[in-house]
Amino acid sequence: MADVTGLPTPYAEAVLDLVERIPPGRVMAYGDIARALADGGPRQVGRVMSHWGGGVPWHRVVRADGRPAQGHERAALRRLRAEGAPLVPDGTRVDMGRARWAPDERR
DNA sequence: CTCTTGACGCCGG
DNA sequence: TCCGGCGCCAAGA
Repeated sequence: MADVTGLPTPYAEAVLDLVERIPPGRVMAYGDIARALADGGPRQVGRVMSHWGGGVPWHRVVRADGRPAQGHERAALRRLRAEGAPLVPDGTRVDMGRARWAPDERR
């Protein structure tokens, strides 16, 4: 059971729905998601993920510089590597140039 | 109502 | 790389 703090707002539903569409090995930054939805901002997306992100591929949502969500770097990098996401040589962050995904690519 | 927080982003030093 | 500052904006105290 995913613990729910209050009920997901329509905005949260939109964010989670989009995150579920991110293909394996690809990622989106918090700000990318806000722009794709044309609503809210990176901080709002981050809040949604912190409250209800447990049921979606949260590891595919990273910071603009390619570093995984604060507090989940380890688990995220392990999952990303496992699904073949392009990482920079040192393996500490995602290669945004190659991994960044956009809804209009539709995969 | 104000003040603080935060799974952020960008620029500068 | 680390650190600080500012912008952003909703939620909680």
